[in-house]
Amino acid sequence: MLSKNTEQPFGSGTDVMSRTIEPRETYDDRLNHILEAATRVIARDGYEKATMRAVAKAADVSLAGIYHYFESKERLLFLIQFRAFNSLLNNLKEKLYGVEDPVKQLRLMVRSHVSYFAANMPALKVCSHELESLSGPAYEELRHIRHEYYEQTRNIVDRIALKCEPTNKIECHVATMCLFGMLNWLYRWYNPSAGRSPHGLANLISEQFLTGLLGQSGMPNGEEEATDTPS
Amino acid sequence: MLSKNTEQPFGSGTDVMSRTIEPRETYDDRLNHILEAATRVIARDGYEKATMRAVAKAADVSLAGIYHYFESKERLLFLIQFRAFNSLLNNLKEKLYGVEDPVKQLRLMVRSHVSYFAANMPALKVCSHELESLSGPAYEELRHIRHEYYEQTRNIVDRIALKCEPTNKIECHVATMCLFGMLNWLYRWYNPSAGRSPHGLANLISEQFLTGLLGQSGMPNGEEEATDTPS
DNA sequence: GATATTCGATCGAACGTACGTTCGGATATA
DNA sequence: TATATCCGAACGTACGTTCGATCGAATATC
Repeated sequence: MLSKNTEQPFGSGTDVMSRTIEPRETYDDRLNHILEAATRVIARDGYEKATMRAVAKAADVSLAGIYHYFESKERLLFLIQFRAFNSLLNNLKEKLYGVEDPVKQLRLMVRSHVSYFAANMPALKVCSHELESLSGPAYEELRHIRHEYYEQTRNIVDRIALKCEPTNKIECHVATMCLFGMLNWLYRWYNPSAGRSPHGLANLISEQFLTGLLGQSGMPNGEEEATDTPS
Repeated sequence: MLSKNTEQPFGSGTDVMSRTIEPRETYDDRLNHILEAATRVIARDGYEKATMRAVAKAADVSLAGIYHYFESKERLLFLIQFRAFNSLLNNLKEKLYGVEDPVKQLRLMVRSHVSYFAANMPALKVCSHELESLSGPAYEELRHIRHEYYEQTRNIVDRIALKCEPTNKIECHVATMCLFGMLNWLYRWYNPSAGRSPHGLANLISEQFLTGLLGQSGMPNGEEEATDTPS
């Protein structure tokens, strides 16, 4: 029912054409192998501190051998982030397909994100932490995918807000960024192999967020100055 | 009423002793000047990518001149984080003093944090983004302060949870980390000089969090499996 | 079928550079 | 003279990347 690469960012990336006879299992497998090693090293050390020599050792290839598959260190980082964001986005669209209720959609979005995180911690850590490590066209291309992921989520939040009384003006951008804050901060503290299941955590986050969003009515904001938002 | 260094992390840090005659206004001012420049550069480029030469240029001193005030690049990062975390913690304790209601305390905590962020964006970005750039004793010392900040907040969350029906088992650690996620992610998107006031944003975050925490009652969790937390 | 040729995959070794840090001296203040 | 402040110049190193060669298997030639 679901396509196979739902939770693996390293499944058959660029199309391999014009190859008369299939090379058994070599080029793409080798490329993915190195990319996975690089993901672990960059997640562990950070992009700038991670060295190509460390990646080579982790992938068990020579230093020069890496450059047969990747033209530069920047290209490595780009591919890691590009594939992870694409998987994240495709997973989301797949899960949302056919569901209409925005509240259910939000629960699915959070569950999808947390599950993907649990299955690909190094990749998502690199995505969360190295957002500004690239520049130029590569950065712009990643920003475009990220924006699409944001738009998908923002759209859900917007439709949830519509279900509330229109008198209750919800700040959807702020709410969406709060949600992304909760999710993108996971890599700092959540260890899926330490007991709590991804689905359990996803439920907690969903309820925390949804109740906070929907329940804003009484506004028990009793404080000194409630002055604000002079924009 | 409030002490003077409430919102400035660079106010007279380590004690300067054994100075028979006061050097007018030189050593500490100069040190702070370089430290502020370093904060801006590291916030902009990231710790590993930021060079001592760039710090020197930003502070308008020579490269070697920096080493008259700081023994190493690591020491620079340590001091930036140490001072910011201490200011954050002292601000919090000051604001909470005399307040008993944990809900009010949480609102004050969020407001204090967001205000500090708005007034010291580079420093807090360095605190949020470079949490793992140090190691050894320096890292441990910072971890200790951070843990104290966490404990203060966690304590508030615990007492809010107690006010709910005890039947409503709130996961306080998860809730606290969600809150820190929202706050620590601010540096990725919030620009205080682009319209929205820190107090306004703090109110939105407080309500989002508090309502989400307190309002969890009906648990409209209607989904397939509500299995979880097998720990 | 045997030999020659091509080509992708791989590696050891090196290149050039940019970095953190240090050194010795210069300048100014007391 | 003694000391604090500051700097130009250099040192040693570690990094990303490149080069040239080797190996082996597929392909072409006879």
